Amino acid sequence: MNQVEIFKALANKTRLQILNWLKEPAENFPDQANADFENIGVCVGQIQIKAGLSQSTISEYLSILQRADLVSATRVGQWTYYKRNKEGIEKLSKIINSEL
Amino acid sequence: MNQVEIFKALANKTRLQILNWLKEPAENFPDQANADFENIGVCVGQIQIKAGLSQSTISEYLSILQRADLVSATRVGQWTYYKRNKEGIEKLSKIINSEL
DNA sequence: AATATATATCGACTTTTCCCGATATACCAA
DNA sequence: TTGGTATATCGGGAAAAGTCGATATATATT
Repeated sequence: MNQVEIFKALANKTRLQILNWLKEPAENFPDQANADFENIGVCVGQIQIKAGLSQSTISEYLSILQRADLVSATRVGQWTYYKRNKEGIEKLSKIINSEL
Repeated sequence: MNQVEIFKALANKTRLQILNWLKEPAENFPDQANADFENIGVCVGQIQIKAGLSQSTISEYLSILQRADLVSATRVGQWTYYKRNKEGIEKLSKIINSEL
């Protein structure tokens, strides 16, 4: 994934918020709180409700974040759970410290 | 300056390159090398030549970077010199480490 | 004052992004 | 297999960004 695509993914208020919410999923998505919730992530519907945009928009935003390696997805049954991708975010941090 | 504007400023190949060039001005702009060059920065014309886009585009790009606090400008005679803004970049680094 | 040079701003056109509703797909349950 | 729910994809209209050439402004030189 190239650097410009990463920054484009971050250049949107809602997508930044989602990433920020996923940093503390238990606090930000109390409705979905359950056992392996921290491991698996948060499902699209919960994120959509919180963001207040349409389902299609949020689905697309999540895939933009995923293509930028900022989140990862796991399908379980009819749900897709998204969570923060620590590695991708660390890589971004390194880009900023070494190239900017 | 809000976070989205910072990431928008970075969401462009040429602007990322400029920032990267300004990290090592002596290497990247040998034509302008002179005494206080490291302190004052690089003038618009040099950046424009290296980027290969029009003068107006580069002038605008530099002001986008400046509004995002990623570079700072100094006018000296008819030249405007731009340089990396260390503080702004550090602030960005902190945002990534604390909020993403 | 007239001219030259560097940069900034303006107006326009093209491409990309934002965001939606509609529809398709995948999975589940009866 | 029929219907229900979650998510993804598609098509499109509006807004923003990319980029240019033309022009304006600021400064320097003669």
